[in-house]
Parts: sequence; structure tokens; C-alpha cells
Amino acid sequence: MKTLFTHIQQHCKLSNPTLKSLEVALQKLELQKGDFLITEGKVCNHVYFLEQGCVRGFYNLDGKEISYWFAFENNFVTSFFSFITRKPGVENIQLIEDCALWAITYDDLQKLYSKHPDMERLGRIMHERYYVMLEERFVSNHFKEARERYENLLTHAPHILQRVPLGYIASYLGITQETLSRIRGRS
Amino acid sequence: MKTLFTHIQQHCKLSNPTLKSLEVALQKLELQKGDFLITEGKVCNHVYFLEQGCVRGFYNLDGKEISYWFAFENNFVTSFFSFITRKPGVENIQLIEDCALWAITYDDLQKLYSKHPDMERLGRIMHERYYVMLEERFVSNHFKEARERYENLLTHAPHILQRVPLGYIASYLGITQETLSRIRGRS
DNA sequence: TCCATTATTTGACATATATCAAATAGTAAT
DNA sequence: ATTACTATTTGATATATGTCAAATAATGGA
Repeated sequence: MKTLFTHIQQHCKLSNPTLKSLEVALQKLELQKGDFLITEGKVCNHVYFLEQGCVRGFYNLDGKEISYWFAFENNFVTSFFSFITRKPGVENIQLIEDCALWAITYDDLQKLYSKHPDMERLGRIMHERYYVMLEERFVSNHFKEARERYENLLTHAPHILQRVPLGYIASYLGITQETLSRIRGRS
Repeated sequence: MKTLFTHIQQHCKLSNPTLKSLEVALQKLELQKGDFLITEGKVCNHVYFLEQGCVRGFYNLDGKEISYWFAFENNFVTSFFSFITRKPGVENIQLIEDCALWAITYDDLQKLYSKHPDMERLGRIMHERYYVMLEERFVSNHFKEARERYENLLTHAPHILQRVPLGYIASYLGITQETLSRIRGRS
């Protein structure tokens, strides 16, 4: 819990009553590698804070799993589309390692938003941050070749390479595993 | 102003005092096709609401302009990265048609956020929506071929084809103008 | 340690897309 | 209508990446 509180207060200070309410709403989870936080076709009812471990988000396309994001310690994890729109999504979230997480339900989060303006502010700020991160990734994928995207990953997020199987990373980069293997061989 | 108020209240009802404060902070702009809202290397200090017209966001890569988004009536427009991080960005925003816009400065918006919790809520909700839209676009670009991306555009956003030059659309789709021309010819 | 399973690499070839050059079509101003 | 300019299309060719099959390497249990 301390890790979570430290993390969020880097973005937005919360009052003690707000922290108290948040603490009550949070549930601790310890799950194993391979477990799922959400599967496709379901409405996602939780946001998770990843205290330890890493997870991937993936969807199925033509019988293949496309991993399109990874999350590590100190990140919020959810199926944004489904959580926000309250509709079933195509996304699956699976643990790549054993994880320690904190969970909060959709309803509890909405209550916190309504009751505590500083929580609303935290939500706004976190969404801003996550938007900017997604946009950066979108732009870097948009017009660069596979080799550049891989080298970009090596430079800016080498921890991904160390903790995530290459097969997942290939689809993250938008290429096949064979192409990734060749890029690595030649570099 | 009425259009803007109608639009935002579809997402989040605002109290009268909030609407009043917002009204005072907004500035009306009428600009011409070709004009810029923001140019690269500058810090973006405004969010705009596009009441009439359309604009494009683009960046320069190897001497070419890459248009990576378009906005039309009833959308908020800004250089998100720069506006949120308060750092200069690589993005340019240019008018594709003559436009009628409402502008609010960064400072005024922050003041509204601090003074009016319902404004903070609106900000949170709008960021959620824009995140989800970006994510949908990211996913649809991620592993599909150029022809599929084009056909997707035809189905889901044909207005873009009608109002935006093909050269801009090619880079939006992540392909060259020649390839887009061939896809159109064969379809 | 050995086996079974999964992950990764390699090879041969097909396809999609880029590049560069040139032709054609469309548009706005005189 | 004519010109100058810009937007779009077409052709020839090069390159990047995908596909399918097979080989090799790595991993986790018995």
C-alpha cells in the first residue's frame, strides 16, 4: 500500500480523508504467472495497481495473440476501453510473472471521484499522463521501420527485453517473431 | 459558445457558476485555412474547441510532413504532449479549412480545475474519452495492412476522405501517397 | 540427467510497400 | 481560355517484411 501511496502522491497530493477512503476500497491480490486479470468478452470492473511483477495486454487476431502493451511495477493496469465505456472488450490481460497487486472496483472508484475532488484530480492527471505515453508510442510506431522500433525499445525500455519473451515483444513491435529474430541477429 | 456548451454537457453536466467562469475564460477565434495553431519547438499554451472547420496535426520526419491526426467540428484540439508536460513538442497544428474556434489558456484552465470540481470532472472524463479513441486507432493500425486501414477509414470516417487532401491521408494511414493511390485504384 | 515441451532461429520464397521518375489531372489566378 | 502551380496517378524497380517449414536452443518437470 505504501508503494502505491508514494507513487500517486508524486502526481497529486491527496488529503488524509481521501487516502483513508482509498485504503478502505483497495483489495490486495497475489496472483501467479499465467493468471488473467481480464478476458475478452467481459466488462472490466477493476483498475489494478501493479506493485510487483509484470503483465501483458493482448487480443486475438486471426488465431494469433497480439501483445500490444506491457506493464511493470508502479503502473496502473486495466482494460481502459472496457472499464471506461462499460462495454465488453476484445482485450485480455495476463500475468507474465507472479504479481502483487492492489485492486479497486469501478463503482468504488466512481464513489471516490464523487466524494473527493482531489481524487477526481488524480484521475484527471493520471489520464493525462497515460494519454501522453500512448501518443508517444503511437508516433514512434507510425512511420518507423521494424529495426528502428526495436532499437528504440533497446534504448528506452531495455527492461522489457529482459523480462518479456521475444514472441510477445515481436507483436508489441508490430512484426513477426521471425523478423524480430533476424533483426536481433544482424544488429 | 452554445455549440461548445451543448457538446461538453453531453459528457458532464456543469453548474451555472462553472459555465459562467468558463465563458469568461474563453476567447473566440476565426482563422484561415493554412494558419497554424501551434508550431514545433514551442510550448502549447491553449486548448481549442473546434466549432467549425477542420485541422491536422503533423510532425516533420526526414524532410516530410507526417499528418497523424485530423479534427473536425465539436472536438477539442491541442498539442497534448506539450500542453500537458509544459515542454516544447515536435507537433504542428494547421488549419485545413477556415475555422471558428474557442480558445482557453493553460493557466485559465488550471484555475478552472482548482475552483470548480465539476470542471475537474469534465477534464477527467474528456481525457478518458480521448484515451479510448487513441487506443482504438492504435490497435487498428497495429497489425493491419494498408488496404485494411484504408477500408476501415472508408467505413468509419468517410468524412475525412471528403475534406482532407489525399497526401495528408496517406501519412495518416502510415503509407506513402503512391501506395494509397494504388490501393484506391484497385478497390 | 533425460525427456517432453516451448521458445527461438534459420532458410527459401512470396508479398506488400517504398522509392524515384515521369505522366496526367485538377485548381486558382490572370 | 491559358498559364502556372499543385495534387494525384502510373511505371519500373528495390527493399522490408510475412509465410511456411524445419532446425536448433532453452526450459521445466519426472
